[in-house]
Parts: sequence; C-alpha cells; structure tokens
Amino acid sequence: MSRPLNKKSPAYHHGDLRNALVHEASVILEQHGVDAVTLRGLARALGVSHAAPGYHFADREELLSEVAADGFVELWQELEAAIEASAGQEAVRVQVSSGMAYVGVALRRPQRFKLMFSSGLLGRDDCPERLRTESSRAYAALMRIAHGRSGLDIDPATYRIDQPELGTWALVHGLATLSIDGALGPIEPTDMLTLVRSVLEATRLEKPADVC
Amino acid sequence: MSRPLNKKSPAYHHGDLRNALVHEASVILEQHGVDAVTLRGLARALGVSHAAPGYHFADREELLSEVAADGFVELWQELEAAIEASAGQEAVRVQVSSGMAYVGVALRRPQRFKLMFSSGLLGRDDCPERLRTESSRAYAALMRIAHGRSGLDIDPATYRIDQPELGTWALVHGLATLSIDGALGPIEPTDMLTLVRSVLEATRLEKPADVC
DNA sequence: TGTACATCAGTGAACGCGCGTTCACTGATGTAC
DNA sequence: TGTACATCAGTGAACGCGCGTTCACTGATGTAC
Repeated sequence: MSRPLNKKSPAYHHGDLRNALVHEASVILEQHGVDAVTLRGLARALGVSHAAPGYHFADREELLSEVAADGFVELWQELEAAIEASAGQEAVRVQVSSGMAYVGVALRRPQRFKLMFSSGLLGRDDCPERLRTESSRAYAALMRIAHGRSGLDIDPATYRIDQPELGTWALVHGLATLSIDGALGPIEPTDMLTLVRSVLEATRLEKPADVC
Repeated sequence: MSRPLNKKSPAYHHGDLRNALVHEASVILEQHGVDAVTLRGLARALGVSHAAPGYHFADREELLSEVAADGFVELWQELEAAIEASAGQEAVRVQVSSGMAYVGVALRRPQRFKLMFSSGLLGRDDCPERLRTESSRAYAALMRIAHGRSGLDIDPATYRIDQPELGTWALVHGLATLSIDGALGPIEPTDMLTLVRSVLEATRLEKPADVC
C-alpha cells in the first residue's frame, strides 16, 4: 500500500500515462466534480511532473472529452444490452428496460453523466472526433429504441429528432438529471431505478396516426 | 453611450451596488457561462474596485445563489400564471400549459436554469435562506400541478415525490435540459415549445388505482 | 550480439495570469444636538 | 440651520494561490547496421 517515495528508479517513463490520466480524471471527476479536474492536479495524483500531461493532451478539455467519450461507450453498451434483453417483448418492456439502463448509467457515475451532456463539449466546433463518434453511436441506439426500428436506416449524422419518440428519452433523462442534482431529495439508486420503472410503466406515449 | 471614464465625481458610493452585481452576474452568466462569473470580473464590468463586491457578498456562491433564487421566483410566477390560464380545463390542458411555461423559463435564460438545478447550490447545508424559500415555493407549485390539487395541503419542507406525478415534471425538465445542452440539435425556442406541446399531448400519464 | 544514434516521454525551473482576500485608508451620507 | 461625529460604502496596493504554458534539459527505449 505505502508508496516508496524515494524509490530509486521511479520509472522515468510512466509507460501508460495517457490511460492513467483518463482514469484518474474520471476518479477525481466523480469525487470532487468537474472543476476539480486539472492537469496539474492529475499530474500530482499520478506522481509525475505537472508538465507531463501536456505531452498527451493539448488541454484539459481534450482530456475531459475522452472521459465523456468513455461514458457514451458505456451508455451505448448498456442500451444495446437492454434492447437485447427485452427483444421480442412488447414495446413498453423495451422502453422500461432501456430506460432503466439509461438511468443506471447516469447514477453509476453521475458527474460523468453531467459532463457528457452538460459540459458543452458536444456542441463545440472543435469537438474531438472520438467523442463525436461515440456520442453519435449512443444517440443512434436511443433513436432506435424510440422509433422501435432496427436503426439500420438511421444515419447518426443526419437524424432528426421528432416527437413523440422524444418522449421516453426526455423522461428518463429528466429523471436522471433531477436525481443527480438532488432535486428529488435523498434517494438510493435502487429506489431510483424502481421509481423509473414505475413512471415508465405509468406512461403511455401515443404514436399519433401518420400524417399524410 | 460613451462612458466618461475621467468623470470628476464618479459616485464614490455606487448607491445600488448589490442589485447591480446581481443583475450584471445574470448577464455575464447568460453570455459566457457560470465559470465566467467572478467577483473581480463583475467589479470590472461595473466600474468599481475589485474589493467592493466583497462588501455585499461573502463569496461568489452567495451571489450566484441570489441569481438562482430570482430564477425560481420567475419559474414560480410563470407556473402560477399557467395554472390560472388553464383553470377549469381538463387535466391535460393544465399539464401542457404549465409544461410549456416551465420550458419557456428554461429557454429564456438557459444558463440560469442550469445554475438553478445543476450547480449543487440547492443541496448544500449552507444553502442561503432566500434560495431555499424560493425554490421550495416553485417546487410546491410543481407538485400542485402534478397532483392536480390545490396544493394548500402540501408542505414544501416535507413533500414526498411519488410516481406518476413525477412524470410530467421529469418529461419537461428533460426536454428543457436536452434542448439547452444542444442534444436536440439546433432548434429555435418557438419550435421547441411546439415540440413540448406535441410531446405532452402525446403523453398519457396514468394515475394508478390507489393502493390500499 | 553489440554499438550508435534518433526518438520518445518525461523533468523541473520559470513565467504570467486571474482569482479571492486582507488591510489601512477615505469620501459620502445620515443623525444628534 | 449649522456643526460634530459616527457609520456606510467604497478605494487601491499588496499578498498568496493554483493554474496552464514554455523551455532547455535528460533518462529510457527502439532501431539500423
């Protein structure tokens, strides 16, 4: 456990600093919030010089975007798993299954979830490629769930978001956000997921007749 | 328009610095985000010494909480107006009316809306009294809308949030949040409000039979 | 297998920035008499 | 109405902090021959 501070050969080359930075960033993010994530602080935590992170990331945002991208990967995976698990069941089951997955991801790493959506990273023109790719993939899964289609015909680059497909997404996103921000009072994650199930089951999103 | 920088008597006493700080803070908040709101920056913008704000606010958060409290006042007012406007109509009309009011407030000052909910100000033990009061009042209005009751029997201090009353709130909050964060792509506020109406009208929140 | 050398992945001192905070001070204002 | 004085609402210089960034440097690693 104890770290030999005066270790003779403290590995001049870290070996995997880039990944270590991303991992440490996600830890600090979750523990102390996004403002606590600084390049200098990460370097300190990892025992490297404060200039070392600059070797791997142009700036703080580039690092954070990596953390956010990881979040979208997990979101996508969980949504796909939920779709798989509820395959063949009636539509509301798919909604409940994927909705709970969505909120589950949010509650497991609430700060990262906020970073993913609220940081404004996505909207930037210079949004890093990986974040763009991974978020689009997760979005495509969401649209697939919402539309009840295979999703193969949905181009993430050009999808238009329409009502009422939007309803379920907005509902679970709202529940996740309100819960994370403490607006629902103190509530355990498991209770929260039960609540999500209840709300989703009590909600009927009517698909309006096709307009000609 | 031009400010006489070398004005002879530049009002040693500002006269209304406290209010001016709150107003300027809300302007800078909306233009450049919450991180851009600093006591020094506000002092600069108002042409007072950088130490002056400290005379009125213990710290930056106290000032921001004032801005957030103003936001809850506006939210409460708009919700009350929406309730009034749809009084006597069927339940779904009240939901649509107040839901659009909710999102309207969010879109009018998106950064302030994020501050109100996402800043963590509310959850703090040392949450300023005024913010606590005003947010509770807005919450009470929301609960009143959700429960379809007069709300006179709801104590803001102890209200419990249950499904499915939560559904409408979560739905509109999710729509507002996703829109503000750009997750719905570029969309005009008026189109957004139309979308909110559509989604709400397509949504039926079933009130389950009372459990014994 | 050994050696030379380029490149990789760092170090650590230095710099400038904007921030909040403190502190001795001071001009403007209100009030008592 | 005039004066004395307390209080209010600031000023502005100074300090320390943590941050990102730069820069000359250097130890470790990989590759060509």
